[in-house]
Amino acid sequence: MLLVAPDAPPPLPVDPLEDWVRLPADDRDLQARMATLSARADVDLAQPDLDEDGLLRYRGRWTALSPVERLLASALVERFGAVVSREGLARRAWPTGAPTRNALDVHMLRLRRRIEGLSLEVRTVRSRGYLLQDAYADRRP
Amino acid sequence: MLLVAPDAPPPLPVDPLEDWVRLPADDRDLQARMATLSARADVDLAQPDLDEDGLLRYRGRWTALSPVERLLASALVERFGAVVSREGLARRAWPTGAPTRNALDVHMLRLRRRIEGLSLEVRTVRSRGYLLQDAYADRRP
DNA sequence: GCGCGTTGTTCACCACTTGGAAACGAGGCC
DNA sequence: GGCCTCGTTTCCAAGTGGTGAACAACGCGC
Repeated sequence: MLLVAPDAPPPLPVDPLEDWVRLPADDRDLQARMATLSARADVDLAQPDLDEDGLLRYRGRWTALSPVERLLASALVERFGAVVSREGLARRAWPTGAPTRNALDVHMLRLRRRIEGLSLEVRTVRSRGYLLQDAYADRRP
Repeated sequence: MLLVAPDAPPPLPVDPLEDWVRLPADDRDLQARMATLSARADVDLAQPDLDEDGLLRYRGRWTALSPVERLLASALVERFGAVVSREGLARRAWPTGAPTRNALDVHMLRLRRRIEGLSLEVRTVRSRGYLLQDAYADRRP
């Protein structure tokens, strides 16, 4: 955030995480621009984190996961925002062989329910796999 | 670009392609902010991207495509903004021979519906083929 | 032993994909 | 105008894949 002197030429910041105001500036305006930058940074930088205790943390909130859910979540977090195949998930959760095709579906359902409160969501990409993303990622303008 | 009345509260546009100034505004400042948005738009005016998982991504949003739609979209994305003939599309989607003349039309309709939310559109060029472009491409100056 | 969370299984149901058919409309050509 | 082609749109049917509820078994802490 740059504060530009009254008679200085305006800057041209291409980076969406930079902005400027000309002095003297209304304090509400400065606060609004700061809040905008902060909101952009949050959306861009937020990365879920799965700590060593099996806690899934995202944007200040957290949930405890069951062992199988933790394995599934670890694969999804590693490729946050990208598709992870059903086989990849199954191998991660059951390295020695998955019990049933449907077991994965059921655990994905349970994982979904558990991460609802973190504003995270698991999206299905039919016949390709699943994808973890911010719950509001594609409701942005 | 919003022009905010002297006593109105400032907006909070998260979209990096939006901005605002408070009136009365220095004309140089307004021009500078317009130029910044324009520069961002140029950088951001990237091609749509069809990733390896069959997801069509454009300007931060994405949609999953069905297998046939993915093949059609791949041909259109390769020549983004240019016409692709019906035969070209048909050969891409059904290398061994198209099922019916109408099949292509029906799939193009479905592809259109699906990419609506990405601000992409398929335009018809009668008796020549189809063309993929930004939905607002010809509303811009 | 008891209660609770976790795990796996089954099954009914729903949603998506695809191709086929047909109605409809717009335009060009005679 | 009449006719034809091209394109749009809706409907249907079959096959496939994903969802979600219900249930039973297991293990662990108290």
